[in-house]
Amino acid sequence: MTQPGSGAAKAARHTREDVVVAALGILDQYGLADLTMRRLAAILDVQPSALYWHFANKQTLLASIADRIVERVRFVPQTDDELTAASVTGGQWQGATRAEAYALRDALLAFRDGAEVVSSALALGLGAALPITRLTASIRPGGFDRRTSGIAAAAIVHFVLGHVSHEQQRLQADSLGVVAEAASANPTSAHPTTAGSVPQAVESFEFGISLLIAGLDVQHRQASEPTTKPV
Amino acid sequence: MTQPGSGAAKAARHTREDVVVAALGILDQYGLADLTMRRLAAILDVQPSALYWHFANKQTLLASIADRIVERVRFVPQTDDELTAASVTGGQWQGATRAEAYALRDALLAFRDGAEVVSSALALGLGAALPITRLTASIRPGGFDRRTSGIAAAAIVHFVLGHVSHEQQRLQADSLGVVAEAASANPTSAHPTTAGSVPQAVESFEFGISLLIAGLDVQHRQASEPTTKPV
DNA sequence: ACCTGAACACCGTTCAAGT
DNA sequence: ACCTGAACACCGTTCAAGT
Repeated sequence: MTQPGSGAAKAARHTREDVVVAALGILDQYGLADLTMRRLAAILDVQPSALYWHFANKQTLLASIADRIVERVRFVPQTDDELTAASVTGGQWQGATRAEAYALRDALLAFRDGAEVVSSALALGLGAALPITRLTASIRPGGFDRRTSGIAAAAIVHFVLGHVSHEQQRLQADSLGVVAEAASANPTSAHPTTAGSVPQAVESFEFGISLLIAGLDVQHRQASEPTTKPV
Repeated sequence: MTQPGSGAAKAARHTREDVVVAALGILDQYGLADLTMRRLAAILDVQPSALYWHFANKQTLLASIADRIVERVRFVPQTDDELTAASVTGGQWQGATRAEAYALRDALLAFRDGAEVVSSALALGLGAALPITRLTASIRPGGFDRRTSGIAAAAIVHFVLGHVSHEQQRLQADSLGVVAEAASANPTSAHPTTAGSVPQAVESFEFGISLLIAGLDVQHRQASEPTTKPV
């Protein structure tokens, strides 16, 4: 019984883990703008300064959050074909890559402002690198060298982050009524409170991913064919 | 002589234009994080509250800045071939589209944190739509309908913003020494003070743009060919 | 038309000190 | 190992009032 206070309400010692979980809660409920160190401290029933024992600064905390958001890409829905073909080298990399891209989109959409958080953590090199690793791995079997696979993966990640970021900021803008002149002429649900998605967003996402994979496919075939100079 | 004070130093009435120019100056010299209303006011030798006569809020100011940054895409370097072929419908849209993408990249790189500023203005629907308009126009001659051209343009813009944003945040991170473990192992120039660019950044940019245009090209040819079902 | 002065309700971060 | 208390140096925005 030497652990916490004896039944009282205060003084609940926290772990780094607790802080991240609480922060994710604020993020998802109120958005990145309201995720302040002071607010987070208040929820944990602690002084703001206490957070600096767990994290060097806010940026580091956000990086941990980004890592968490992105963890979900591990649960890519895989078809049986893909599972069996995965061991055999050269399964259909296009499908696997598309699946990774969608998994990333889903992971980002699962939390409010997820794309922005991941985007900045990644740019600062503080984390959230998992999607690039996985995409690189899904592209390689297409017969591309490591360097090419890596920058192709980065291109896809850039597109996904840009697309979802756009989508999420619009979701928030809509729900706040900040909307400007055009661009909001669909009389659907009033308040997108849950992490839903803009109507035709999926279609334009699909289109973009298709372009990138088709582009890679062309490269692939050009490299495979004996000697056919590209135009 | 009823205009400003008679030779004194203070009381220099400002226009909305002045505010934007001063803000762009701060942005380029010190970055987005240091572009505060108070700092901007100080530079203009005015109280912070004065700024709210010119702009409803900071977001609106940033949108104006984004518009300015993006204006530069009007000066796309055009080859003579393109100029002449432009009037004739169906010139080489691939070259024109690539040129637009590069023009956008250049415009964003011309100001510190340019990509982030434009990115958020665009997502909020508050401005910076020019690049999408222009890209849509450059893609259309490829024989795509308006809708397809539009979302293809958006895909390219997403990639460019993501790529340059990444590049710029890394530039800033490097110059501040925030850098994490890996990802920074090139012993080149010490401090990238000017709006330069990361070494191999151009190559991976080129690669991404190539993928997207090649992907579009495939779509194009598929639609043109009599009846060849896509795989 | 453009600005001042003063206030409101906040921020992230540091640091000595406590248990 | 984890937190308090107090302080430092800031934020964006509003609003009555001035010229």
